Amino acid sequence: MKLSGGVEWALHCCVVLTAVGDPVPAARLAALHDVSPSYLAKQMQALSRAGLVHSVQGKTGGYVLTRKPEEVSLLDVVQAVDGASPAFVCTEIRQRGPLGTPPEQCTKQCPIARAMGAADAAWRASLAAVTIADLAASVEGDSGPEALPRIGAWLNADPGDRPY
Amino acid sequence: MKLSGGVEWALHCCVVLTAVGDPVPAARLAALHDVSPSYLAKQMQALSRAGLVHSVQGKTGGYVLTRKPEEVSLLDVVQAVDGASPAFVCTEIRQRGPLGTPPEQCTKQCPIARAMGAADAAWRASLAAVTIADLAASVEGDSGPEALPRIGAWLNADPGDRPY
DNA sequence: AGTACTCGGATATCCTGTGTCCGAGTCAAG
DNA sequence: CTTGACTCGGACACAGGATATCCGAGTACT
Repeated sequence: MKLSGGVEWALHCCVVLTAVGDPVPAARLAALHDVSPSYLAKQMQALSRAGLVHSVQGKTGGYVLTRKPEEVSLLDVVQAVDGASPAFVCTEIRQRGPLGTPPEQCTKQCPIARAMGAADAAWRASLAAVTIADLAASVEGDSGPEALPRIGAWLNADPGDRPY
Repeated sequence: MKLSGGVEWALHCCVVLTAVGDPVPAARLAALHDVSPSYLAKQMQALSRAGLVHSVQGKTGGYVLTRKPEEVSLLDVVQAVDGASPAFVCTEIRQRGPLGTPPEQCTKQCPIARAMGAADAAWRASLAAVTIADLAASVEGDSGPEALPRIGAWLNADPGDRPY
């Protein structure tokens, strides 16, 4: 039971992207978080494939959120990066072995799969209830209202006069 | 986001162990489910280390449930096999980079970690609400009241007169 | 038109499961 | 009491996927 590490990066990127208007290159996002640019690029590609962010190429290219922050759930991001397949996969071992249940009796999935599926649904529901906008609002409450805009300004700063 | 495959095996073993009185060797459980005996042994060792099953050695040895089925939750089994560490681990990347939040301001964990933690808690709560006894009852409802006792009898059958 | 910067996918590397094996210990039988 | 055989337990290879990286295709600015 382990979640891909890139999920954290992708979530942070989505939050900071709420504070910008112009596209932000993956390399700049990597510089902000001090992580490997190549690997973060991979995560952004996943977000792009899922349609969560729009990618624009060229000299002033980068990534922008496609939808409004209130319309992107945490679950969307997690599934885009980590995949949508459920954590538990039933192998139907009840049908195997000498006393295996005959297939015609297996109309519904076994109780174990049902319970695990319910837990998975609860997890997904909890993630679906939170949006990127909620996260941004929480950051505002934790670090003050000027924190996020400051990061946004830094991300969109002209390459000519960057302090770093 | 992937759950160890051995979790399914361990759960099925716990359920069938509710139907027996004498210890059952790992090899016999493997034969029942038609899976690798060596690997299933590994899972049973994990259950033993967690104190969920009691292991007895010697010629008539094997595994028995330590507690009553109503007192063993699904979460106990999952954590025993797959580990108790949460799926999401916060790397505190908000403290890194040029605009990193100073450590003295990080009194509470970041909003992302909170949301992921809440989802993890929901998942665990859902698993903790189901016991092995509940699963056994569901099997009874699905496959009839005689299914589980039949398996129990097969598991405890004397090695001399085993049909298989 | 040239140029420099961007994304995108194809490519190595490492690490956590996955699967297997043999030895220490123990109980039952003779 | 001796013998024997069967059990668990931990130590040992193997593999697949996540991690990390690089270079080519395309595009907007100069």
